[in-house]
Amino acid sequence: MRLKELAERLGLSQTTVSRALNGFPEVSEATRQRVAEAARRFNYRPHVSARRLATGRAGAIGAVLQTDRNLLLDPHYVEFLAGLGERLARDEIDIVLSPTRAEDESGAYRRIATGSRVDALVLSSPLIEDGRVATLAELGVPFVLHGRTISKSPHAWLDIDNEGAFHHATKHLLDLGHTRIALINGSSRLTYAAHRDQGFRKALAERGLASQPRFVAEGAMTDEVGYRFAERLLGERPRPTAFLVSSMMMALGAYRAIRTAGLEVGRDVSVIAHDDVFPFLNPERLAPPLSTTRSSIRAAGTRSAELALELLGGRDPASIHELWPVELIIRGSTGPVRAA
Amino acid sequence: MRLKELAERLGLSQTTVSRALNGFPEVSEATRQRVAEAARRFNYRPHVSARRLATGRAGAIGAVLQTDRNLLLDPHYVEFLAGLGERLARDEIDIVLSPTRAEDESGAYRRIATGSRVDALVLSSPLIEDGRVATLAELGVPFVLHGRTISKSPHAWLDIDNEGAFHHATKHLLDLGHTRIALINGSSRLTYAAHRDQGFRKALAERGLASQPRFVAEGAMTDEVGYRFAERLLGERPRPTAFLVSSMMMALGAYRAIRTAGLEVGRDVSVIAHDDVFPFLNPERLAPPLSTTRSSIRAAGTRSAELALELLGGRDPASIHELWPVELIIRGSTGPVRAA
DNA sequence: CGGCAATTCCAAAGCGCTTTGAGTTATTTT
DNA sequence: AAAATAACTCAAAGCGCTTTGGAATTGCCG
Repeated sequence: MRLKELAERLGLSQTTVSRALNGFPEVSEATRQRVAEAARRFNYRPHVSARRLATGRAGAIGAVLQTDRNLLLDPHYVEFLAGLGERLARDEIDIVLSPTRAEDESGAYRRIATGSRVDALVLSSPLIEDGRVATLAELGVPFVLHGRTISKSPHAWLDIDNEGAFHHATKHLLDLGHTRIALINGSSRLTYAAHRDQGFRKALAERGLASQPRFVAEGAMTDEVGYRFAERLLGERPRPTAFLVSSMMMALGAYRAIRTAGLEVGRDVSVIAHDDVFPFLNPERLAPPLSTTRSSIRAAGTRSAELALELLGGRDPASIHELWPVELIIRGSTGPVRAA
Repeated sequence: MRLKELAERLGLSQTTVSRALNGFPEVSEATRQRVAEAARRFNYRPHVSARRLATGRAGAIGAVLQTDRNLLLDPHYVEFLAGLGERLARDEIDIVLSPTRAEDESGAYRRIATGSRVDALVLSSPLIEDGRVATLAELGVPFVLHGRTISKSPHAWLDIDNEGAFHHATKHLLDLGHTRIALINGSSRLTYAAHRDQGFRKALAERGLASQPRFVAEGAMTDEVGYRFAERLLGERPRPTAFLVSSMMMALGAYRAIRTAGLEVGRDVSVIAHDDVFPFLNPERLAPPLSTTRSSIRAAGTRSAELALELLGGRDPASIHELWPVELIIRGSTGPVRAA
């Protein structure tokens, strides 16, 4: 069923039908109803390519998937995509995914950008200085960055206050009397990890404490790595009395390592982790319930989609800077320090 | 730079330029060279929507991402997508990703299928009886199923011989004298897990052994779950002397659990796991090196892309049934049974 | 050198939609 | 009642490409 045929059946012109369907004011409410009803009955759906050609919009937003980075990081990215997709689906906008090897990354961006395959891009997990931003700015492709990076090019970004979150969490641990706090972090090349590190150090510095290099570990945000780091850290003497952990996955590993070491979470070792709010991983349900800094990464995806749409609506990228506060939720995994 | 302008600069008609670029035989080699060179110089890229409208092809293949299933399964899926993308990129075909909640799944397929947003779909991880196949067959959308399912509708599929793989692996363990073999599997609702289970049971039955329910565990294919299952299984008395594991992730957990129990992998407990060949997870590098049944899931993605393209070329879906053999690679994690 | 096939190129007709610019009819205003 | 305004509707022109059906040119043979 095509627009033309639909119009014929209704005894209307294509113009009118198109306008009725797209909510233009020139069409009477009665006509609009009739058209909508007929469209439904004949199961009419506009041909996307035709629409895209006519409007000059691709009706799609691009996302690049690095296939040779450590894919175990993925749950975070996939959750972000889920949020993105939820919002975009409402406007019938597709996500075009481009799996790419890192070495060909800028080529991939170039390929996507030209040929107007997508109207905008969404980038995630930026490095501290991320070349992608300059590349895209230069190509003139609208994009939203989820996270922050150092770049001369003005651009739209959305980030959570990672520094504030870990600053706050560290302060809380200090208030409980902990002084030997270990940080289990993501790779420090990534901005969010660097920010968390900064928040952590800042809080320590405010109490006149220096962070000890041997109490800081960084790596892939997986259960296994969390286990290994925690195991190693618990082997230090004196050992840390609290862990600040960058992801729930790592925290699961840390919990296990603590138990394996014959210690009790929340009593012998306090733990605070960052919770990206995975639907299948509830900090409340751990034993003991895990204290977290919380911010839904899915919500960030949704908002990124919205911002991308605003960008397409003409909003100035330089006006889009959102920094989301992160809440600290204290549960059973944190407690006052005890004499070792 | 548009085709028209390019043609003008070259002093040729649009037709000729288009044909030269698309490799039609009617154009002389000299002209083709000239055109190609000019296209490169002016950085010409055809407008995809225009091409899609003209050819009637969407130039995209759809993939549905279930956002509320256990996303920790994702590394497998992402790796598959990577393979898919690698192949499709060569033909400038996009992957359109539709994140969807399970409850709305058939709606999602319907949405994608109509409006010709994609030319074909690729499905993964089918259930034993998967309704998606019937839905898509009914909608008339070409698709390739990665895995197998029970369905009356003839359809294209590509699968690895999971049953054969685990049959073979089990036989190998039996040959080494193991009789108490435990299976750590994925969810039995999924076909591949069911097939592995069948291969396992069949091999046992051939030696007159029955599989013991308490020696079979199934769940999400993560490190953590692998650890928990192995831990539990090692607590049984008499305990199993060998593990057959459905994924490398789970095997990592199992290794840890075995060590934690004070046992040695390959001597006290043999382990064979299925290896999907992740670039960042090499069974050779484990200690001891892990015996595996191996089949690259990325290669399966690549081949699925190829089959999807053939489908678009007019190949009969019913003629596409590929069952890939799986090799068993013996390394240090398997050894003869020892007196407990 | 005429005739035929092969080679090379072209103008123009879509593909299915949106959108412009104008026309038609109904409703107010003076 | 004429004029002005509002409310609808329409035909047609793109959007940028592919592809059809010829036309023009070249090469080869008798």
